[in-house]
Amino acid sequence: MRTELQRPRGTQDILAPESWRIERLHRLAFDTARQFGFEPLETPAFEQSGVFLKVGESTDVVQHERYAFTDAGGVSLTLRPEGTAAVARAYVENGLYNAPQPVRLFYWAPMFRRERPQALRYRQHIQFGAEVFGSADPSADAEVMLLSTRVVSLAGLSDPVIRVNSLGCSQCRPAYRQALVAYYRDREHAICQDCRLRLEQNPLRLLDCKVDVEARAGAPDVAEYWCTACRAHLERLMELVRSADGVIQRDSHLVRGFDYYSRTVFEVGHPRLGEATALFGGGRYDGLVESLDGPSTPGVGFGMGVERLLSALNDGFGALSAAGCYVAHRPGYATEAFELADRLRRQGLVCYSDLMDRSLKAQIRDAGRRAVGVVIVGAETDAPGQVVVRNLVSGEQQALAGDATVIADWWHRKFGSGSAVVVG
RNA sequence: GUGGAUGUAGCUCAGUUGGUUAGAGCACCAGGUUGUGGCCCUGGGGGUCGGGGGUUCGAAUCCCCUCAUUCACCCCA
Repeated sequence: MRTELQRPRGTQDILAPESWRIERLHRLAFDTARQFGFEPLETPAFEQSGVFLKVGESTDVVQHERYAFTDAGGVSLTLRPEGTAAVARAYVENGLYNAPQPVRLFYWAPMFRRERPQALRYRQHIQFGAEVFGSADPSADAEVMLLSTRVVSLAGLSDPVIRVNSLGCSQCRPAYRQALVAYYRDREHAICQDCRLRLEQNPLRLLDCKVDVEARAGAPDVAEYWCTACRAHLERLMELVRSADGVIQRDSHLVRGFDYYSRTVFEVGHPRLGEATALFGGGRYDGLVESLDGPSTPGVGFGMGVERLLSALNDGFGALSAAGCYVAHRPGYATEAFELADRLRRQGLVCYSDLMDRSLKAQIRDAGRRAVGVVIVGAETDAPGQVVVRNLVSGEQQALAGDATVIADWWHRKFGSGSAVVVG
């Protein structure tokens, strides 16, 4: 039905079975994060605007894509466009710098960005992300990478390839930045309009351009400017990832759209999503906590697009087995059926019963769509107190005592233990 | 913010150079047949043809505007 009150642009209503797939992935993400020793953190869906503005001076996500509003008290608030800044704020506010370091946190939360929607880009999307605070060691980088790729591979995607780069630190990045700007200045007339803008606003992103690949090919490589510490950091984290059978490659053109990254940046894509669409991305942000008025604290983390991961997975992921049971009844036995259905649920079955006072025929037709078997309550030629159980797949049926334990037992023999079992 | 495509039933879509009460398949509901679903048969509900304006005796169809959706760029998950 057409309605004026459509959902806002770029948002989605997620129905089953997709909603079940999300739930399945949610469980997988929590279990995996737990295994790595990460703790779940929930932060508000909106923050004071300053939380994001302070750490995103030239990032599009906070400059041009914010959902911001002023509440009745005159406070400027922003719907969370990304996870890391909010988690860092919570780290500071809750004094987690006094907790045993490092602090490992993860989240699963909706993000809001006012951008033009397109394939796998929404104005509201879910991100699963994790952050490690307090460790500047490359093993922290390697651990979050491993956590992220583990979730991906456990979900059924084989061999995620991590592309990684180092943007250098406050010691070595300025020199590189200068060299890059100088290089592009000489070619300013030959580069695209977007690149001229990048040159002024965020030179590192020149490397990201897909149009001026020729100019990019001759551009200086940040690797030539790394200080020894930055070089060692990248080499060590790659070594560690590989020691755990991770697949990781340096990509000298990889840069990311957030200002706060230092040293490590990484991204993982997937063929099913197209080249330009990342499954997840992340990096190190050693100055972030400090810029949010916390003590100087290193950190590293990633954010993963749940919808994107799901779309890369095959349909089998999160598929529900259809071992449901339908308790139908003859006229006059509605109460008995309603009661039996609930007794069967307590025996572990997924159980439906008629809620529309329908004919037996209609009930069984409905059962054929929802369930694999039907229990018919109400004696006809059968002995009083008995029910008929019918296997809707094979067509066989028999009379049983109308006892929930007996019926559940028959059911489990016929259809296995699974009723609400999630496959995949 | 820039560019392209598309809007007819819950879904997927027909609708011939403008011409009577706008159709199909699937889905939904009821009935028939089946002890008791599926297959088959019959019937039913459901549409401001995205919206507004214009041309015309007459517009789903032609023109203009608008809204929405979608794809790409930018950027990102």
